[in-house]
Amino acid sequence: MEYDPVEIFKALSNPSRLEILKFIYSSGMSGMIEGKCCEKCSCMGDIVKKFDLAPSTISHHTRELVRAGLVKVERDGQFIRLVPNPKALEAVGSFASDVVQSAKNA
Amino acid sequence: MEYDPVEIFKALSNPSRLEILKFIYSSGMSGMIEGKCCEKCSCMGDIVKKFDLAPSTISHHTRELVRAGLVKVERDGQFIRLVPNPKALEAVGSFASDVVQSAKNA
DNA sequence: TCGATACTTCGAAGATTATCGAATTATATA
DNA sequence: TATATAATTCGATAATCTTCGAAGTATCGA
Repeated sequence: MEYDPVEIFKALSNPSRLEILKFIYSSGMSGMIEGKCCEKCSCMGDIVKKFDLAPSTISHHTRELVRAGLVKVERDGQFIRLVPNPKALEAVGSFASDVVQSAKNA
Repeated sequence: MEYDPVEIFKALSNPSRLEILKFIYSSGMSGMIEGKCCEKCSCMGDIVKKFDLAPSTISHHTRELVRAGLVKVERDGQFIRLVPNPKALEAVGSFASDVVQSAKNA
C-alpha cells in the first residue's frame, strides 16, 4: 500500500485528531491494555471518554485517521478497536528526510 | 526555536503548498541556483511562474510555510528568496518516530 | 426476540481556508 | 524623480472542515 503524504498531513493537521492519534498509539501495537475493551484501550468509547467530543465527532476523526492509513480498525464484538499502523508514520519520516536530502543534494 | 507539529502539519496539508515546499527545497539550501534570482531560484516570482496561482495566493502559501518554520525568507534587493529550514522537517521526523516508539514501548 | 450498548450516518450551523483581483508598499533603474 | 518590477495586504467569494444532535445499524446478553 502506498501512503499519500497530503492525506496523512491533512489527518495530522487537526489538534484533536493528533491527540486522538497519540492516544491510540500510546495504547500499544494491539490497541489494547490488559485485554479489556472500553476500559483501558483505544476503542471508540475510550476515546469518547478521554476527549470532550461527541461520539459522532470522534467517529469522523477516526475515519480520517483510517483513511490516511495511520490506524487500522478491528471489530471486537460490539467494539471497534483502533490499532496503530506505524508504516504510515514511517512514510512521513521518509518523506521528510527525502525533502531535506533534495535540498542538500542540489 | 520549538516547532509546533500541528502548525507544521497544517502547512503541509495543502497540495499546492506541499509542491511549493518541495520546489523551494529542490533549489538547494541557499534557495538559489547559479546565483540568479527570479530565473532559476525560489524567489516569489519563480514560484509564481512555476505554479498556476495568483501572486497573492503564492504569497499567502509561503507565509504559512514561514510561519510553520519550514522555510525562511531573505530579501535580495527587489526579491524575496525562500530558503529551506531543515530543522522543522527534522522535527517532523522526530515526532513521527516518537509516536511510533510510544506504541512499541507500551 | 427484545432491550441495551457501541458505533456510524446524516443534515445543518459555524469556522476556517483557498483563491482571486485590486490597491498598496518596497526596491531598482532610467 | 518617475516609472517599472517584485511582492504584500485587503476584501470578497466559494469550498472545505469541525462539530453537534438525531436517527440509524450492529452486536451482545437476558
